[in-house]
Amino acid sequence: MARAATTSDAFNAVAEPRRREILSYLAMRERPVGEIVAALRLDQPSVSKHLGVLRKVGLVRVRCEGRHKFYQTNAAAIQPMHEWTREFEKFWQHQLIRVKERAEKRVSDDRQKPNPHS
Amino acid sequence: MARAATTSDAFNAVAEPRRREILSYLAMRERPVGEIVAALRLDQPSVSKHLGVLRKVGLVRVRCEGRHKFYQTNAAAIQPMHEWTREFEKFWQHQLIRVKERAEKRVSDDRQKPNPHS
DNA sequence: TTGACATATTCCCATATAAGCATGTAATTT
DNA sequence: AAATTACATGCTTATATGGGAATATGTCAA
Repeated sequence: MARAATTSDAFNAVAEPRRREILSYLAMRERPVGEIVAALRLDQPSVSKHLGVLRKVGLVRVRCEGRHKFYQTNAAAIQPMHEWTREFEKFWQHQLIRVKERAEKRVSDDRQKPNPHS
Repeated sequence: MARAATTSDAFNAVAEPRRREILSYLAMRERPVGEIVAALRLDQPSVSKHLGVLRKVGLVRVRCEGRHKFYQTNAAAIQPMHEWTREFEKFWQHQLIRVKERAEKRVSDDRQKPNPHS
């Protein structure tokens, strides 16, 4: 089997760095395609294709107005990723605590036997 | 250009659902490869390859002991993804509030003009 | 040493990109 | 109607994938 399609879910869609930039850019407020092209300095067809992927997985919403299409990030579609990564929060906290403990132990060891290199 | 390598960063590595399962399974405590194979019911070469990808991007750590290799999730490597998704938290909260407001408005409209279909 | 066990690596293949470029389509203006 | 603007789509190409099967590597045990 090949790699899963970029359009199969939010995780795959967001793996592409340019799509993450687009999502960040469109989070605050909606923008027409041309502004995305100008702001992120990408080719217009490239932006259209990225937006197509993001649309298919529900990460952006479109509003048509004349010949402009205003895209905006649908933040709710990112929430499941946030929840998944949150699973690991307690573990990296534990890891940080242990790193801190080891650092503090080194300091107290240095007080016992200071400056071993001199 | 083709799609970025799965080994290019955590976002790409985690796009594969099986790798996410492996990370969840290895978050709590380290496990030898054989247990991953048994628990997730995957082929052993497949697990080894997935672990290789996860190792390259620092999402798992290995401890060798005889002929066993104990893998464990390196939760700290997931934190950047958590931070990136957090950017959007305030926006989905706003969206939920507006959904709630519209729902409440519908209820009060119904009180004004109840049961329009009867 | 030989064999059993645990894990990694290699080869093949169907599939899916993303970029670049050209072209198509729809709405607007002149 | 013709020209212009704003996007979308189609094409080609280099590249990477994940699964399956076979095989290699490394470690322990008898």
